Amino acid sequence: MSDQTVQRYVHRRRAPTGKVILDGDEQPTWIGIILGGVVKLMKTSEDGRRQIVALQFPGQFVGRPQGKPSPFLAEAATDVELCCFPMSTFDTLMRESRALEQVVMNQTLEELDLAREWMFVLGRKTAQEKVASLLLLMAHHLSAGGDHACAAGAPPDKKENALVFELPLSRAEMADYLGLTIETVSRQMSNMKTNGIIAIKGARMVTVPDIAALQAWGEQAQA
Amino acid sequence: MSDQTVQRYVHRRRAPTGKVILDGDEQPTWIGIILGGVVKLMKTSEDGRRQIVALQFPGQFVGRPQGKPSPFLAEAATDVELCCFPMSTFDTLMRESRALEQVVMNQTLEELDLAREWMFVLGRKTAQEKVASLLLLMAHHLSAGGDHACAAGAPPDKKENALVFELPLSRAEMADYLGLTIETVSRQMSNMKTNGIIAIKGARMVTVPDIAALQAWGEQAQA
DNA sequence: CGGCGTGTTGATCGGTTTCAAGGAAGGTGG
DNA sequence: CCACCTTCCTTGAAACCGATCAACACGCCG
Repeated sequence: MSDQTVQRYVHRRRAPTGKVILDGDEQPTWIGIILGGVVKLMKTSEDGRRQIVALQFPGQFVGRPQGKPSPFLAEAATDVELCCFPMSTFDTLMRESRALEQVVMNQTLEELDLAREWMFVLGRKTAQEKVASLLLLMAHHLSAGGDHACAAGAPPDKKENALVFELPLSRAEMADYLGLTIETVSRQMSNMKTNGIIAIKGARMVTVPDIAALQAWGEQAQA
Repeated sequence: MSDQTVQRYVHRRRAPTGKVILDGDEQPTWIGIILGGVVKLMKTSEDGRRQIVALQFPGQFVGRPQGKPSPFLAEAATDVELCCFPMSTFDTLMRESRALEQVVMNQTLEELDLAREWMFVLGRKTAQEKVASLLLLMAHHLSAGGDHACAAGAPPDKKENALVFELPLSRAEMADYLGLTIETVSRQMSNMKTNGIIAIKGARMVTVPDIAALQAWGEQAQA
């Protein structure tokens, strides 16, 4: 398949915050790559309890090969931009390119490890450790290579390695990712603030003056 | 590669209960298929907290393609029998057979879904629901197609659809899979016993007179 | 018989949830 | 431009579930 042919079938798609990108129940007709924004995968039980089972960042696939439906709902956590391939096109590409196949396989294995690591967070960490873990995850994704807001302000001035980022999640979403309630998340954030581990500007703008201190905070210590 | 050549490189391996099958840190040199028994994958933190992140049953792979190490420890939960391929042999087979590749991909996707489903259990279910979920999982695996003990006694006589199986996990392992303590697991088991949801013989032999009742038990109800 | 590993049961403690009230931010219409 | 409303977040007080601490029972093997 030539590049031109591929390009004819690819299309961009934008999804505003809160938009359902992929319903777990129906057979998807396309597969997408996140160009910008954050996607959350979640499961909701009949009585309304909700658990976010994965966060996906730019570069990751949404949907899966062969169009097997997965029992989770994909929703835009922020405004999201996708690059979408029709399912059939993507399958053809997979069959033609061993390299692409490799990439998909590796990404799937990575997601599996990620999910299992998070099982430890959910099953064995305290609220304090959970919130710290989430902030570390965010710091990692939104600073390193993410297109998403990083160093929104001026060049690093205060501390040599201070880190500023905007949380892509509401308190409710943080709670749903951590298996906590909104209130507990809020309390833990406040606690970290009073202890100087983080600074908060307007609920979503987070400054981490010292990553190491945050890391330490997320490993057992008590205030 | 001919069948004969393959057979020359394959070998059986037995691992008694508790034996470490695969250390997450070191690069594995082989990949195996479980012929019998149950394998647990787990993560332990420095301070000793432990979480089982997956249980694997006959037919599933232990290890992963290209020998990428995963950060989890694989241990025999029961006596386990494996069929092992050298890493290089397996990679060759994968490259030669699209079908095998498919199988590996599908199994990986299934494990991913399983892990995420369990995240919901860990993050959002109560102790009662957790234990019920685990028993249902066991009932499913140890009755349907598993080689593992099922209907250890006589043919179904009491209830038309009564189910008997031997738990492949100790109370401590159940707790580590559910993010609970041993005591809580034990109490929940006792509670189910007094309520007639299950019968227990010697800590590991479980009888489920009515699967539907167990299912209902694992969905909110309180005693 | 005695000791050890494993599982059960009881009493108490504490972290998280629940319930409740109030505050900050953003949008809309007067 | 400001009052008003809605949504999201924070904070406090009390209740509750599961953890912790502790004692005991059971099976197994020496």
